[in-house]
Amino acid sequence: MGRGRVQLKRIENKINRQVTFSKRRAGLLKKAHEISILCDAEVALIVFSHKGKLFEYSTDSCMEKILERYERYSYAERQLVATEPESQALHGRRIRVIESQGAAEFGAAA
Amino acid sequence: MGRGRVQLKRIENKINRQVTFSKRRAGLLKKAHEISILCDAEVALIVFSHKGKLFEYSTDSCMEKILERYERYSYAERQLVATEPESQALHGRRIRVIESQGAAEFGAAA
DNA sequence: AACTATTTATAAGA
DNA sequence: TTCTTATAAATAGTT
Repeated sequence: MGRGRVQLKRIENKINRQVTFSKRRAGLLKKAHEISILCDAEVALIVFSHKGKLFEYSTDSCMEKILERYERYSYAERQLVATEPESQALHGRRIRVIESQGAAEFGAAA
Repeated sequence: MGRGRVQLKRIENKINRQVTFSKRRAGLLKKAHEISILCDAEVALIVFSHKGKLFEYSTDSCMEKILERYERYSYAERQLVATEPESQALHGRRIRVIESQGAAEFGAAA
């Protein structure tokens, strides 16, 4: 955005990369917060700069809780895959049964 | 963006909330990917919809590795805080020493 | 799911 | 690096 199209490739100029990182990081954190509030979603965002500095955002429920929820979800997913290797196509749907707080979301991919 | 300013509050209409979630989720994942490529950053993004469905993005280094790195970083952070409670102000800087792959980032908050 | 009118984000430049 | 400005992108409301 701005003066010129963005080409999706690493910015080689170190200064430009740093500046773009600062700007886009701020934008990304803002958008993560917005979708969290607007849509009542739980969001965890972790960003390590090229130099190794950490930036993070997480819904008020706190980072650790979200990561634990993620691990539980992933664990359940692996269990189902291991148990029923033929169920790849139904994967997303099957998993949801474990986590879903309601039954209305099926098929609501969009 | 779009026809009308955004008010940062939960969208009460269920349909609108779902539609906005789909649009913004796509945008958020895209931007996470872009900053990762453009700025050579490591990114992990986890989003649970209101209904409990999981969406995620992670730099090719893979989600688990990034989460492990995050935990290590956080653990180190807690250790320093516990050991030197008076060092709050220097916190960010101290921590960076543990993770930093170079010495050039100090003071480069932007 | 497509289509615009607008708002936002942001690439360059100062 | 903070501010400004031109322009690209994202997206809210609509069809």
